Amino acid sequence: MVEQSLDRVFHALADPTRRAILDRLREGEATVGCLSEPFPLSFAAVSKHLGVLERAGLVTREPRGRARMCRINPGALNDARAWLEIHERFWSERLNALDQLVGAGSNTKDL
Amino acid sequence: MVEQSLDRVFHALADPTRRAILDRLREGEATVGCLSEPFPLSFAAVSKHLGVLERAGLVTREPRGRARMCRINPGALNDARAWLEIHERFWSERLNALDQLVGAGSNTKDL
DNA sequence: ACATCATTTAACCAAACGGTTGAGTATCGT
DNA sequence: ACGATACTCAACCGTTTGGTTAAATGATGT
Repeated sequence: MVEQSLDRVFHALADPTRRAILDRLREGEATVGCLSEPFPLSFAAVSKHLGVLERAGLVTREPRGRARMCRINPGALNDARAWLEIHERFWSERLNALDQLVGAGSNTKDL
Repeated sequence: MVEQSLDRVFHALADPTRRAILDRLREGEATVGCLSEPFPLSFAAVSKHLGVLERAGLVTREPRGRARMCRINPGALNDARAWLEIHERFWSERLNALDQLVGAGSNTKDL
């Protein structure tokens, strides 16, 4: 079900720490410890956040020696972006149509 | 701060009922009662969901007689879509670059 | 004025969230 | 073999979430 996936992805994105982790991860893979460094949080807290991101499919963790390497899972945002795009496209079309109507009548009073 | 706004928007989108409400609302404005009809939820529950959507700026409610008309607030998804797009663009560029490398060397062994 | 309809608010509940600390589990260096 | 390193897991805690019911508000129709 794509619905549940959207739940998890949007929920994962709804936290500033997790978005910051993703931002950080765009610069390249990193260990959990490395990721937790910039945050005033316990190690375990960041590990939990990574769990949320992993369950949402946004991040993968792979054992590398005694550390665990985290990297972004590209394409995981597809469904979420598709959902947003449907809604935004809908509205840009609506606003376009409105623009044309307004343009035809040259009625630009207020708003 | 756009960060808090993203928190609220993504959190609002992380619930299937609220996404369904937004889907419904794309077909045109509707009263709270009308919106709550298709859901196996109490009236008050839907009212709360609308509160969440309103606080996220996704929906506006306007008194209309003794009812309250709800409509989508177009453009409220802008920030969220922008955030997603930055991340997706990043990856599509990466994958493109990889494609070119692979194409140039015709090295399609594994991965 | 009164009852009704549309909705919100209040009080409550169980479950989930985001955080902590502390113990447990591998792995690495010596 | 041993201690340090890099985590995860378990237990706990206060807050928020998503839901319920019941009472409160506020405009409508008669």
